[in-house]
Amino acid sequence: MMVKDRANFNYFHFLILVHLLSIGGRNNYLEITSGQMSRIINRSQQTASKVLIDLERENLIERVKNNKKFGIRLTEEGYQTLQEIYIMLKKSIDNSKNNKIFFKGKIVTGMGEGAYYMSLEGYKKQFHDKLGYEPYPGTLNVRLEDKHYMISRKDLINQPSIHIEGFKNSDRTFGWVKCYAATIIQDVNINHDSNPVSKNIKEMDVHVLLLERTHHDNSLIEVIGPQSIKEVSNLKNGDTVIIKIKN
Amino acid sequence: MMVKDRANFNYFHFLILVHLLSIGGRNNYLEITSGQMSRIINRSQQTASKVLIDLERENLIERVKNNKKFGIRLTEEGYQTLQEIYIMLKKSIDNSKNNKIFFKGKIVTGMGEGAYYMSLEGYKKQFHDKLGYEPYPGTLNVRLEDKHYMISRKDLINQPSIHIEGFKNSDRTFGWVKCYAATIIQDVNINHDSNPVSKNIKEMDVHVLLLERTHHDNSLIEVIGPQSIKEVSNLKNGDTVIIKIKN
DNA sequence: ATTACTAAGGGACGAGTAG
DNA sequence: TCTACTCGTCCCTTAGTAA
Repeated sequence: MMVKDRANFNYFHFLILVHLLSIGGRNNYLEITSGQMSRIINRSQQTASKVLIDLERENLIERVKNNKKFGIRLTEEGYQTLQEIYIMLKKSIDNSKNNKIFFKGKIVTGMGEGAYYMSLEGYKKQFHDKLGYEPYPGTLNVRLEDKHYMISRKDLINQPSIHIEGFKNSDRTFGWVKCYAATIIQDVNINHDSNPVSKNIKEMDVHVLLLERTHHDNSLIEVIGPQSIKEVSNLKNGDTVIIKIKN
Repeated sequence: MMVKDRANFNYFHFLILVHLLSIGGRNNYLEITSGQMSRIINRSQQTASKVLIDLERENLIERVKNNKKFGIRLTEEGYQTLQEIYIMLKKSIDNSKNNKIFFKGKIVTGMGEGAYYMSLEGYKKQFHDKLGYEPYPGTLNVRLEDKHYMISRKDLINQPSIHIEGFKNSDRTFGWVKCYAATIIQDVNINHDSNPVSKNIKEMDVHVLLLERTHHDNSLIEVIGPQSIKEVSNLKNGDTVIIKIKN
């Protein structure tokens, strides 16, 4: 986001400009006093007067004195200023709607349990039907290190998911599994101010699992895919990866 | 326009909130430092730190400390705050597009010239063809009193208009006339903070004229209509009227 | 009525710095 | 490094008031 450094432009200046616009101050000189303006911004008449003087100096409004009162209207520059802010806000809000939850963590060795679970018929058929593929036998385990990723991971359970039913066989009960479509990619970037950025490395489509039996360990994420993620993406233990939930 | 009085919410708070949103701070905790924030608002790290503390206190952002750094994201309230401002701005801007130029003035006696000009064949036919009616012979003259209406009246020439050509007969030359579709209505309102408001009085569709020969007198507006405006609207000399240009 | 100047007080901003 | 405290300075807000 680029913000022009406007000398003498604070929240009151902004509010007064918006107010003038909303009551028709783009095409007409409005008869509105500093006293009325002061009520809009909840400050004294003197402060409102000062704001109006500032806005006039910055060429954001024009004023025409008539007797003791002023007629006031926005200048083209004043209108453009509001439009810029509007566009900036609109972009941010629109952008936020496409914005997905992501996690950063290191690949660690699993307990080998993953392979066992993936191979159980009770899960295998459901995975095949609901994910569209039979998972490679074995989960990729990613350990989160920053506390805020663990909080986000705890929030996962509230996100829309593909639900795999639990089942029992003669020996024991197997819990439900929630699957979240996601992409995984190696983290090779220096953080420039914000989002994860990738460099020539291919994202791989995967699913993040939330297992009934382990969903309280918020620092671990288990990931499955149609093929071995480590092999396809050439990843090894200790590598840092970024997992983006697709929603 | 209604503006919630937010204690501790100034332009910097607004800018930082927008920035967080634009880089994905709605769904994820972002690793962003007070130093980076200070560059966004062009203030010191200390001031940015203060702004973040304020935003957290006001429950507009959440922060999770991890070692020395924070992960930061917007709260639902923070997001709603930006959305409110966005909607307010959008309404103002949309509104301004429907906003028409208007004039307030008093009805005065014309020189009787109007009737003469209206009756000239060279104009009459063009009025009929371009306005769709033959004007009542005689113009209504409205005298502007506030200086800012005179400035707006001077701007009229830049607005889109219906152009009536001048002509000459054996005696002399008659100049062009620009016509602007407008409505006229008696001004009976106490100014409540803004726009002209009407009370049970019917607007009448008319045209404002700008005559080549008199367009330098910015305090006088000449109005024509299919019937006598004074009679139809029951107006007399000295009454204050509002003339809204329709564009 | 207005607008806006002056003076005074308080709050905001930033340098220095601790943790 | 990071955040955020203290404190000095300066700016902003407002009461009083002139025009």
